Amino acid sequence: MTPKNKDASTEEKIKEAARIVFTQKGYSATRTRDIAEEAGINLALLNYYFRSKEKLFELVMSEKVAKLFGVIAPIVNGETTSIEEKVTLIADNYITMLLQNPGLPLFVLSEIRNNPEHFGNKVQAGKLLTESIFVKQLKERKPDINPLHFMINLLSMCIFPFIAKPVLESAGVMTPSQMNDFAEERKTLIVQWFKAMMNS
Amino acid sequence: MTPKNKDASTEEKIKEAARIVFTQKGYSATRTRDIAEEAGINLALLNYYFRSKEKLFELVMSEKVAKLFGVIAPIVNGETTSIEEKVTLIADNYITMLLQNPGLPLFVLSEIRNNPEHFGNKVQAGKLLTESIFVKQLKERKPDINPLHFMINLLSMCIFPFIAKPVLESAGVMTPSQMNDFAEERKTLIVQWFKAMMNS
DNA sequence: ATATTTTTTAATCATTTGATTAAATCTATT
DNA sequence: AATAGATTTAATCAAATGATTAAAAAATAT
Repeated sequence: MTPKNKDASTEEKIKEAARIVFTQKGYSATRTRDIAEEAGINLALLNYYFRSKEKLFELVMSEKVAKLFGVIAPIVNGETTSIEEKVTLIADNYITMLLQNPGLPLFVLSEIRNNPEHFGNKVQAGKLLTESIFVKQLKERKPDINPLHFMINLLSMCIFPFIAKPVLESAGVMTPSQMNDFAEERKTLIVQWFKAMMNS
Repeated sequence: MTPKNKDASTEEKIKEAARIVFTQKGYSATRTRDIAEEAGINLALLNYYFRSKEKLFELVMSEKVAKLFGVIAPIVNGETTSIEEKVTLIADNYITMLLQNPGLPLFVLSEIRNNPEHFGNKVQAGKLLTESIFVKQLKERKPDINPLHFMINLLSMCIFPFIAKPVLESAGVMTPSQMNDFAEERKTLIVQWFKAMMNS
């Protein structure tokens, strides 16, 4: 029988192919046939395991959103860590994750632009930016400046290089290998810069 | 006769509709029928004035790339301005332009990711980031740090809020009106932060 | 006014694309 | 081995989509 115990191998092959193709080309530019080919399976299997392109996409999108916000959530809510410690953790962990998922930010942000409903917001991203312990600490340290500015600065310094990556490489500014070194350097530099901004 | 003297009104209506729809939904998600409807014209007219969806898109894309890089080009190559003056000019002019074209960065960056050939690079964006006078000044002031870090920091602090705008609004962090005030505040804050980074 | 050229429209084409169906193949239980 | 259920495949469908065509309408020239 094995009613629910599907092969898992095939299903996962499709899901992994979907991750690759969706992330690379976005929802609209992705053809279900592209995913089938990438997975090495018959097109009909995609609709057998997942009901539709849309359903498969929602699955991938949820994963990606969770990954993009999941890294910072536990850090900014840390009860015992200082501002500096949080900044160090965020810069390090975020850049490490982004080095393994360079296309993630541009994918998630442009899909949310195309279709805000895709942003299920299970991670309650809004709260991270307005009600976290990190925000409270920032408000204490710099009461005269909207703490959201610092949140955006920190995130932008980590994320933006990866958003600009296609342009930087296409314009011949950096090779993929140089991009990696560049991002690694920023792990420590961002901490230093952030401290300077807080003390200005 | 007037062989080349087309009505201009109709042609421009289509181009303007294309700007709106392409920028909002991206190339792949845009239907030529969407553009025709937005322009209030018959679908066939689109192919009469422009030869294809692709051709029309290239036209719009060129404009948008030029706009995104055109603001900074003359500033970073300024012969007589100091680092501080350049930073002030970039922050002010760039944010002013982005407030009028909030969707521009996400559109251009994601289309270049989808199809790097679209990046004709007439603006020689690479040179701006590696060979401009601004870069030389940065290298003199901070010889130990790759000046590209500072270029990326400056651009990210200006651009990133607009890239994150769909998420911030969708997550209820800010209203469009608050986004405007937020961006306006950054015109002066970014200068202050950048100076602090340079002196750290 | 008439003729000619340009612009606009409705109808249609060919291809692409997401999805379905019916049959074939594989797997496991008896 | 035989049966039943799960998985996979080839073929096909219907709708969407970029593009074309032939004719009508409007503008311009003679």
